[in-house]
Amino acid sequence: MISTKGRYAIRVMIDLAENDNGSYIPLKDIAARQKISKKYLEIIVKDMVAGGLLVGASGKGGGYRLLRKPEEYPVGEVLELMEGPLSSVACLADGAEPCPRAAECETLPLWAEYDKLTHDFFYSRYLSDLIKKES
Amino acid sequence: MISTKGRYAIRVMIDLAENDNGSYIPLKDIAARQKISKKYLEIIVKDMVAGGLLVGASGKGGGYRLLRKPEEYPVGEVLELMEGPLSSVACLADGAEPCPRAAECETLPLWAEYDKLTHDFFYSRYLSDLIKKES
DNA sequence: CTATTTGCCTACTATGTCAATAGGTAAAAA
DNA sequence: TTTTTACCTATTGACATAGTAGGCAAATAG
Repeated sequence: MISTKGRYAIRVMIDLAENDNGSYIPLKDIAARQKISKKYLEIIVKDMVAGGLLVGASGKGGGYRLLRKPEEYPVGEVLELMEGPLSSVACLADGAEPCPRAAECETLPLWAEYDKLTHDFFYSRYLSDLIKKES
Repeated sequence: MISTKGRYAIRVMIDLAENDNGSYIPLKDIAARQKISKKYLEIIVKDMVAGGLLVGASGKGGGYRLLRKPEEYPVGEVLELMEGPLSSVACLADGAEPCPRAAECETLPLWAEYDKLTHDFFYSRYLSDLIKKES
């Protein structure tokens, strides 16, 4: 299940995209609009900055800003950064140690196929697909 | 991520299907073949009996047995029983209280679409698809 | 009738994740 | 130099995961 980290991260990015005015947007404003604890959001955006999704600026007039255009953010990238690998089972995760039962495992193909489905789904949806068009 | 409960449950069912001899199969044998702690499997098969996947019989000659033919067990049913709802987000789970943000939630359609994909995938695969054909 | 085999039951534990909260430091602009 | 903002470490309570431990109940073989 997708936790609040992944879900809030996406909401932050949507908020940044929809309220883009060319400069930095303070976290206080995002927290107020999204009705999410600012303290908790701090943890989340920190990871997003470290992961190359956002850039932050301190001081007056500071805040956060997107680094790319919304069409250039696959949803899957955001989810993997916040939630870890999208794998359905641990043995198929990225840096997992190879399972000794892999050769005779009768369920592995099932998980592998599902993981491909998941990956293709979330990497074919972009932040731009989630933004409400202004009227 | 699918936990050991769901994965072990499927392995138990595959084991029962592949070693079916018309009578009950003791958990001890399954645990030995699958190399899983028998004590832990007890917890898992208990839920499977309660959920109508298996039937158990006590005493000498007892053990567990499938209730249906392998073609009649969708993998999704096993997973939902052991892991809870397959939903990607809590607000789309079966008995969830309706989210007040649902109307304006910009990500809800994404999760809903993914959940449908997941459901369709796991309810179109059956236990019979996972069984190694005897040579 | 008794011993053995098996399922079934309650309880406990260690480890980790989730969803935050709390309090402080550093940087940058007015 | 005051205000605004990001950024840092630490802590917490609740819950889930992956088991372990020990004993009771039922059913069959002898």
